[in-house]
Amino acid sequence: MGLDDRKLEVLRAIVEDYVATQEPVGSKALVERHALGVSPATVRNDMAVLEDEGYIRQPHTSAGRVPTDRGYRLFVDRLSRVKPLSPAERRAIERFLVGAVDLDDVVHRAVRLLAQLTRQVAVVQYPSLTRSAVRHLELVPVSTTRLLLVMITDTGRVEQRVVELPGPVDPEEITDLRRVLNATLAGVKLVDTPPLVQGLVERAEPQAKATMSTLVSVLLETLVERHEERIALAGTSNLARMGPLDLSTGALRPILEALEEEVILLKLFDEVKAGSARVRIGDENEVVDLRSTSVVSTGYGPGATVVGGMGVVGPTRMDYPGTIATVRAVARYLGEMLAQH
Amino acid sequence: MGLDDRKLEVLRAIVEDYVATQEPVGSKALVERHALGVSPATVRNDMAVLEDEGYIRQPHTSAGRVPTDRGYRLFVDRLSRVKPLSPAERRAIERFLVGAVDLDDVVHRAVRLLAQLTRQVAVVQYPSLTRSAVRHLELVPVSTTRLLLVMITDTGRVEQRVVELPGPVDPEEITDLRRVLNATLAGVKLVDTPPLVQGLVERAEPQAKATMSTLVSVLLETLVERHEERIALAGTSNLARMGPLDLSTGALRPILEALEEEVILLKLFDEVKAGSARVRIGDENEVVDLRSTSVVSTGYGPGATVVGGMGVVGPTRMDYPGTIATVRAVARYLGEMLAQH
DNA sequence: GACTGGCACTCCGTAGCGACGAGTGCCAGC
DNA sequence: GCTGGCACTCGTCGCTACGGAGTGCCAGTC
Repeated sequence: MGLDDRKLEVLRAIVEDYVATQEPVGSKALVERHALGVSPATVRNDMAVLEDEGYIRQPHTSAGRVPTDRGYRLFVDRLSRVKPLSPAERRAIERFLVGAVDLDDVVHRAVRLLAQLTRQVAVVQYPSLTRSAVRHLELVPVSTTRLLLVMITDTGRVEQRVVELPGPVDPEEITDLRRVLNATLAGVKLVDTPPLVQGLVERAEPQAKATMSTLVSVLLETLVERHEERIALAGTSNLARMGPLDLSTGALRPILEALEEEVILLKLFDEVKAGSARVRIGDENEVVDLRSTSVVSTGYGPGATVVGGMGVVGPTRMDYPGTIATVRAVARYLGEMLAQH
Repeated sequence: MGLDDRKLEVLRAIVEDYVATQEPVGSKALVERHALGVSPATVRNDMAVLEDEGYIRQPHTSAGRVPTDRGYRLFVDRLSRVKPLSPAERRAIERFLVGAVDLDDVVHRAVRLLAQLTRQVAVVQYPSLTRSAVRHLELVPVSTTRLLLVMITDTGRVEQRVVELPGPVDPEEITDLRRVLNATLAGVKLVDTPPLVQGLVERAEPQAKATMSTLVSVLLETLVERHEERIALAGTSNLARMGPLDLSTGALRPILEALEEEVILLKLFDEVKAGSARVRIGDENEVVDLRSTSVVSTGYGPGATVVGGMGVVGPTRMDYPGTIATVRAVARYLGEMLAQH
């Protein structure tokens, strides 16, 4: 593993040039564009070593070199520093997120912004409800045996669900139920509701027990568990930019398919942290269909808490420092928006 | 315009073969696959006429013929009868839509189903609110000067919006406002609300006038006007199926871009009717970026009323009879689902 | 008059070939 | 340890040849 400084410098130059030009880079072009202070021959020797170690490869004998997934990994871990955002980008972020009218709007603006700035496919998970608290529960009769259960959270999210009741209930009962539910749950974080909710059923009036039980199970199953499933997506048209190379082989289809599966997308955000971006390069991806891409993801939320994930999906040949910076910046602004809300 | 029956039959054969094989179809192959009862030479003469009339064209001299937009149009209008759905498709539709838990779920299932059955890009507009009625309005205080306004409609849709009030209001005032709003608007169709709502401000207590006025304007602007904007999309990966032909030219990008613009998608559903499908072939599309595609759209709703549009976007070379049948069938089932709801 | 068989023609797609150039690996020399 | 030089590889491009599919047209037949 004897990679001295110059060899690392060569690797960095290769990655940067390849990302910029999308073409295999040769030793001569390298010394011309980067002040390496050595001759092409020397660079060739270094490249041979880098290739032995698996950081770069030749698409064909006697073509230039291209970074491997491993090479990108080394580049990301050790050779790149975070690229500060341009003032224009900063302004774009501020302008885009200001003026959002509700949660949906905020999330949509954020994905579009991210897609536009990175010129890649952007994915934003809706804020998870587990960390938010119940602000209000509303029961609206739809028919004698059906109720609309509406939950409003302190993050501004509204969830609703029609509940089929075991038997008819009259308006006073509903008023009662509403009062009890709100008294017990208002202000409580969703993660903390399950134990409280059990008690509700036990303490309910005998004749209301069945109804309450139904309500409670719906509350748990649907509202609390289904919450993290929503995803916003933007910039799929940027996939067409991935390069006619991969495009003609029909490699696009599986990627588009994966992007349509919310379940798959949610996997991208397993264990994301706020503040730092995680980079999954090519084969490192757990999602098989995305093995030909790289995913840069991070968590966002008010302060340091994470209420959701966001990120971008793009070619392994991407501008990692720039993308990482943008993803983190948008996540930070989004977090701030939520904190204000 | 002397197109006798056989020439029409030839056109139909060309369309069907081209749709099936995606390759220009020649006179010889045509007589082999279709019992036209004449020789290739005769078919060639017919094809020459069809080409003169602009229904088919040759990609290159001495290649087979390909239908033009005009040819597809004639085919759709006069040469195809509705293809009955296969029992498998019927079953798929029933199975998919049953078991939906709420409006979001219904719409999502419908769009995915449509994409799957037609193997194309499916688009479903959320039910418009103009024809539905207010079931309940709820006001939830978020802070002293902020209210969450929630509207529940009889189609099961819930719309919410945070309202910034001109000044602080206390809980009793809110209760009052809620009562007045519901007394006036519950059961009223959204299209009929504007006149009623004006009266609300005038009749409000002097000190509540400003608050009521704010609420009312938000109600009108946001809830009533923004309602038709939502769109569900599925099957974009099917675009990759459009054929490497158009794909390599980079024609995919504008299409993907158009599909990301909700405003554009909504244009597809201008003036759709329930029951009959509308077909826009190639250049007939108003949306310029979709001029290389065909759009089959229809309206849906409970009974014969239209509360939203749905359709598919695919290559001009598509199975029109099958697609039309599927779009109509899914629309009908979706309408039924809404009627039950 | 309508259809058919035959024929020459066009032109796409593919394969083979050679020149060119980019890039490499290696080696001798500094 | 670096460099210049050199032979070699191999992909790309342009050219040519050619087979095949398909056409348009014409003369002949029913």
